[in-house]
Amino acid sequence: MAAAVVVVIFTITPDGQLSVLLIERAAAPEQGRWALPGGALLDGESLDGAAVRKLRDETGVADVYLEQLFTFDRLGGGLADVVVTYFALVDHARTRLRPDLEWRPQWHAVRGLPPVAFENERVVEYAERRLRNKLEYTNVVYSLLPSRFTLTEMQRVYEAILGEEMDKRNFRRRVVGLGIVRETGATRKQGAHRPAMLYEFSVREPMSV
Amino acid sequence: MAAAVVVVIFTITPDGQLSVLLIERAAAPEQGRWALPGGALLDGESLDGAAVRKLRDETGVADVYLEQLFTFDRLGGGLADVVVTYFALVDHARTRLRPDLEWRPQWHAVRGLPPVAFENERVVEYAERRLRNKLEYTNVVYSLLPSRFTLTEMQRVYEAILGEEMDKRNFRRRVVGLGIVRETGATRKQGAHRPAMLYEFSVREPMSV
DNA sequence: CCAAAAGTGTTCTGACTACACCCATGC
DNA sequence: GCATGGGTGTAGTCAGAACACTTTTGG
Repeated sequence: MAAAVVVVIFTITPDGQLSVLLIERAAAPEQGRWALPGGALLDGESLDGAAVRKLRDETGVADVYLEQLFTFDRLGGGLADVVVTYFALVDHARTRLRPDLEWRPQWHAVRGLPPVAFENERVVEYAERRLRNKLEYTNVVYSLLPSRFTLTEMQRVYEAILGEEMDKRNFRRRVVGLGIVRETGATRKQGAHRPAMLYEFSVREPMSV
Repeated sequence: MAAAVVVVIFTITPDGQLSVLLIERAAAPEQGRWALPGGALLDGESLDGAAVRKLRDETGVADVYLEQLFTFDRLGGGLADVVVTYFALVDHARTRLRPDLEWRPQWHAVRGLPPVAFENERVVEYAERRLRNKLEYTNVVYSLLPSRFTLTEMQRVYEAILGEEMDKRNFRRRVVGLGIVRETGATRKQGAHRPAMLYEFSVREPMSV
């Protein structure tokens, strides 16, 4: 009952929803409920180390945006009395969930979570609030997108997170004009419309804008 | 060696400096060094509870701005392997430090700290950065000022924290015009000049502006 | 030729910056 | 009468919000 680490892993699922990774608990307590991935620290492991390990074990990715969120105590009579939470942002296309039937991982849309164990809804809410704020003054979304993408794809990510539609022209001005992303020169054809310019982030690490 | 709580208590000392409360360690390890107030949780105590207790024990105040800051691990081989840090803002005039000679508390200007134990300089730096950011989009300074104050006093607080001078007229427009503070009607005479209007905060609790 | 998404400019408003002089008071 | 700090207004710039039409393509 010492400290544990819990990770809120966000992605945009192919249906365009902001989603979070939950694990179906295969043992008591709260057997059968969904819960955020987490657990105790291994011997000699740091907090950040444990968060990275959890993230990699569950999704297979490691080089993504990961930040300490908040430290809760006595989270719904859970695993530990002090729970250090993290949040991570991953590009859905790069993830490989464990195919296990026990402790099965699965993406769940943030709007409309199932019942979760250990007051994990509080953690997810807090993480979502933080993510929304970070959108406004950082380039964190780089971690939710592939290295090249269209501006519309990028805008869809913002809209999924903020839960509201944005103006195409204002969006473009903001992210291109202020140097967050830049044109690659390449374009992509997609179905029955005009080809779209592909963009990339000017800097692919956390940055205030 | 479980979790401990540490509190970064900020105030503006009468000399106008942003200062932080440190305790002189009277026992090993790091005997004789300065360190932030902190310690283990009492039995059954919550993290927030421990932070409030520490704050009250050291300064005598309780109803002030207090926020969880960050959770560090292995802070310079200190008391605990997981250290949950908080930061608080107190009005210097209301504080009563313990007069003890052992474990003596004392205010230290943030620019020019003495050597501190357990990498506490990292914690103070982090807290100062957070405080500077919070100034820009919240009303947290209410907790550093008495209930009535002149705009010049308030501006001095901002300047002490940001470490730069500000324009009087722009400052006034911001805090009055946007409704952060309002006139009380009363004035204060102070020495050989024109009496100054006293102001108060429109809302005396944490608020985004 | 039609559907679908890409791309593009202008106007308005509100916030922030920089900047200099007069006023009330106590001594 | 002078030193001290209190109080005030204007002009310029920049970011953000609102808003509608044309272009390219595949079928």
